[in-house]
Amino acid sequence: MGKKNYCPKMIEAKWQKKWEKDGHPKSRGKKGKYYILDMFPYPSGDGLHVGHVENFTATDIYARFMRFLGYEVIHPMGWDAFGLPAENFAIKTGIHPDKKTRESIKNFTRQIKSIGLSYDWHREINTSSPEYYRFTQWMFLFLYKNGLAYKKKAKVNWCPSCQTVLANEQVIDGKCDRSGDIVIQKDLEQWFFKITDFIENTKSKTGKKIAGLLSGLETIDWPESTKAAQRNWIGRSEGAEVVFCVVDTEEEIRVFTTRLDTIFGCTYVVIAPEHSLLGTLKSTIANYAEVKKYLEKTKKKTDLERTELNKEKSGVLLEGIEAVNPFNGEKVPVYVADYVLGTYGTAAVMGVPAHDERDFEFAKKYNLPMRKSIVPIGGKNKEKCFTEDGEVYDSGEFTRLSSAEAREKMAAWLKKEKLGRKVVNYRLRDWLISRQRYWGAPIPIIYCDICGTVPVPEKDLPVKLPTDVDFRPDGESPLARSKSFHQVKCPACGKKARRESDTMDTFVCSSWYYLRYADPKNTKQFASKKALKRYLPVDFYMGGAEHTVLHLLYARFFTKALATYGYLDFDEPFMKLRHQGMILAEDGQKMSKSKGNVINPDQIIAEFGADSLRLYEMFMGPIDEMKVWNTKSIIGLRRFLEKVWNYFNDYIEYKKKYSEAIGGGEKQLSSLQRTIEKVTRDITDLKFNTAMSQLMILLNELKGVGPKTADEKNKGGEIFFDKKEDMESMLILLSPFAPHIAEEIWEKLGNKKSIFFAEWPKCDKKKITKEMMKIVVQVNGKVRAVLTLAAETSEEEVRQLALADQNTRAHIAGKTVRKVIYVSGRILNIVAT
RNA sequence: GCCGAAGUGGUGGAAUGGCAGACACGCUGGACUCAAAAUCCAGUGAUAGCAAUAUCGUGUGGGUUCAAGUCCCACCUUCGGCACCA
Repeated sequence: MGKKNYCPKMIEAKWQKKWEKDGHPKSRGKKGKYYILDMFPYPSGDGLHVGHVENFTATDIYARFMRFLGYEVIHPMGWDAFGLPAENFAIKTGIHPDKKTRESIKNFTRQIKSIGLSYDWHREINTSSPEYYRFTQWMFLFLYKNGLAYKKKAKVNWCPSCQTVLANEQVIDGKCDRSGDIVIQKDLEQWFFKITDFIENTKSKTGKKIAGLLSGLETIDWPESTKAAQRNWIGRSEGAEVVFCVVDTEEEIRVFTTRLDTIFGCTYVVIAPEHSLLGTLKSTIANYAEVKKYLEKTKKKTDLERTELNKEKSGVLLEGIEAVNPFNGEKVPVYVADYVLGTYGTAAVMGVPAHDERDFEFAKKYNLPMRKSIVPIGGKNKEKCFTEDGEVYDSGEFTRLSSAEAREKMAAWLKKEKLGRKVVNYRLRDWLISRQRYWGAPIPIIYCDICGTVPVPEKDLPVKLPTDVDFRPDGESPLARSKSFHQVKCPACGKKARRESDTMDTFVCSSWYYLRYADPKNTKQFASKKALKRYLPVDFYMGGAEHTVLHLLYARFFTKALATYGYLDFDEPFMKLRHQGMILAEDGQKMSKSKGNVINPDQIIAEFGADSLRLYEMFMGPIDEMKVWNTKSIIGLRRFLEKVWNYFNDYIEYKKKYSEAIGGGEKQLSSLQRTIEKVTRDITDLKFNTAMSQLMILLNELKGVGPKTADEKNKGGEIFFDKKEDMESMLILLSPFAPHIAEEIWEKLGNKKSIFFAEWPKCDKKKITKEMMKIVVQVNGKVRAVLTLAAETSEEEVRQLALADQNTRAHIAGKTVRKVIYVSGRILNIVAT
């Protein structure tokens, strides 16, 4: 017969053109809004990655599905366009980052459109455009005016190769997460955002509760691993601060401990090299020369060297200094040692070698005494160093209390004596956002000799990036070298002043972009209240797991800060979050340009078609699990689409010849209903791989089985449904996965409007026929027979038939039947001994 | 060390405590073809057997249960996050 072969190239081009012209079909939104967001990509010069395709296809299927169900779906796309790669490229080639970025965006857009994704292109944003970064600067001013952005001199992470400071979150194992260079510490004056203000619950200015970064995690549907990583990163730890007075001085050492119950075992105190006491007690320390040498040695170490594990601890005794344990009045020696961090807690700890591994090591090296103050409950302390909770031992009035009780009672005692208190410490530091680089949003601040730090008035925003800049980094922001940019008049007094020349961390831009999509063309506000109320928060967010602490934590901080001042009426931005699993190259390694194992989606589309690529990536496995790419396997999905194509073409041909119904029997109708049920449930649960399987199973059942249709001889025969609507239901189920082929067949079936205006089929349970039931007969849990019986067969009959089965009888022979378990319609287990 | 996730054929992966391996790739055999590709049909966990069938089999060792990939306990391995954080 004269049917045309499936030609994705033509079909896909045709529909993409139509969607481009008319926009994607959208539902009327009877059921309200649903905001589905992808983590917006950095438009790199390398183009789209198969990981992007995985992420975007998954949300596209979900978006199309939700539209079918009648939701107004917000599904935007945009560009996280500031950042180092474009700037480094510019340094190498002289091509301006703006030009390069525009080219990359163009390429990304082309690629995204070539896979048939149904984005709301009218909402497109670009963080490097002045229209966008104007509001990034507004965000900075908002934080600044409310005391949430501040400048301070601090020890900061400096990447010598990127020539800029980095946030703590951008330092991985002591190395820069971009260049991999070892990060060094520098004392610099830099801008910080006060993220630490939002760790615990707070109240908005109108008294509304704002869930903290910690407790807010309980209210959102995120992967447990991501929540755990955020909790880890915040690093909340409950303990106590204890005052150790320094003998013969007015000074005191406050130590932080989570194990106050072990304090009677304290035999010394250690302070960090950064501790202020080393300055104030300089003259009291008898061996200051030696101490000074130690401090200089430590200062030279990078953080990486200093925190290297299993390294022998070192320290110096502060001669002439003694501290008093407030609980027993004992005088203990004081050491300075670099295993105590200057940036955590009070920069001082008490040494309890009997109950802490690190103290144990240190004490062994410097011959310090050990004193036991905790014993295991119901056992003897055999280990040299017992670090678990137990029962307090030899500790005055606290002896015999459990560790937990002792911590409470001891803290109460400290409070009463004014010698300390309960304290909570966090690992999370404020977010350092200054960058000494060009390709970012300028910080809208002006420094005036008379007025000091002056925020740029809102009416003067955006502070535009100058274009006449030499962007080679040299430790100072390239913006400082642009006189037109740098030298300005003070907005307060009009005298000569200078502009802040640093730019903001690109993560600032991406911390609020999801709000901008609600109202992307607004020139007065980052988004109108009305639009925010209508579209936010994001209902479903999807993106890579590499953003668990950086972007996702910062975005939550922004939301909470804005909510505090009444700009938002929700305190968590992303209600439901999922990560797509990483796709490894065929060799099982991470895809990378240097290894030459990167798969280019363009090539796959050219060879197999976009629908095949979409299907393949969804069929690979569970969306959130790591998967290995295998180009060979794509053919299976392409074959499936060819079968779909041929099947519907045969149907169309058949309808031309014969008007009477020939169609499928009850069995096929029943399969269709089950498929509707399964596919609907699987898309809801984001189980796209099994939804695809079910569609394949249905097609396999319709092809190659049953009575032959009139003209098909050499084939196994194909079964069509009597009703056109059943044929169409099948196609609708497939359409979110493979939109191009679905539209094309839909049109061939004689429909004038897009398939995406159709109704999602409903499972008609009445049409699911009770087929013959299959009863598995087991003897002692092992399958011995399978009985096919009418659905209404009674339990008694099933029993009798099972016991009559030959193979069953052979296995019971010589044994006594003790018990028979019957699970209705499923299984019958005979227990015989 | 702490926190989190996961270990199933040759491969990717399916399995509300109830037939382990759905679906797909690959492979083997057959049909079609001068031939090949494509397509179609059949088979495909291991071992034994012509077969019916039997035994073993979901990282390891125990346990609960009529019945465990699934639940409980202990361990091993891999991946991800944190880590001299007191």
